[in-house]
Amino acid sequence: MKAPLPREFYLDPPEVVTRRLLGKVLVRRHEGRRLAGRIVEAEAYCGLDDPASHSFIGKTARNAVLFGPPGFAYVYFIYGMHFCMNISCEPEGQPGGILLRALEPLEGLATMAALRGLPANANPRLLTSGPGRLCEALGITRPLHNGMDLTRPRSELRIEDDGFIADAIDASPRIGIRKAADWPLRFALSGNRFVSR
DNA sequence: GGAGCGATGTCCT
DNA sequence: GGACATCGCTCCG
Repeated sequence: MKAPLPREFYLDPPEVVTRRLLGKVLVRRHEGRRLAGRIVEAEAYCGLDDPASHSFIGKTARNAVLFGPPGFAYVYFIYGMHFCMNISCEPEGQPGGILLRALEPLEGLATMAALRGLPANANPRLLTSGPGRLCEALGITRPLHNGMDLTRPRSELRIEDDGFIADAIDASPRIGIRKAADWPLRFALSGNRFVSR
């Protein structure tokens, strides 16, 4: 079993860590099975400097994880039915975060399809292309995973480096927000067909 | 393949 | 009360 990425990986500002995360592999141990997907799309949220960030308003019960140390999962519930997963970055007290928006599924596709309520042979694009979809496909929920340390050895949720080298990266405005809607903080692997939309 | 829209819980701007 | 870092379904072309 590969070691998870270390805490230092997440210590830098959100734009930096978001680019650095593209191509890395999100791994979830779910009922003895390994589910894995390559991060192909993510967005940076720049804390107190960013009106679109959940942490812009200051520390609350919901966003407390973002104010903690880097390398922890911030999972929240949105629109009454979906979970979204972020990773805290920057030193403790600076509430930067990265929203994971799409994965390229690598391992455990049949289990992901089942968790998504789809047939085992479903189009893999429907499994993990979108922030709500990827959480459902990997069984990531707020009660189970909010506040989980992604750097702990054998953590059931972690990020690994499999040696993949990101080629070109595209930057574009973030999806689904109203404030700071034109800031180019959405990053994706160029040409990857699992990028959302 | 795109625009429009309803579903639904949690948290406060 | 209202907003919300979404998704999947219609209806139309």
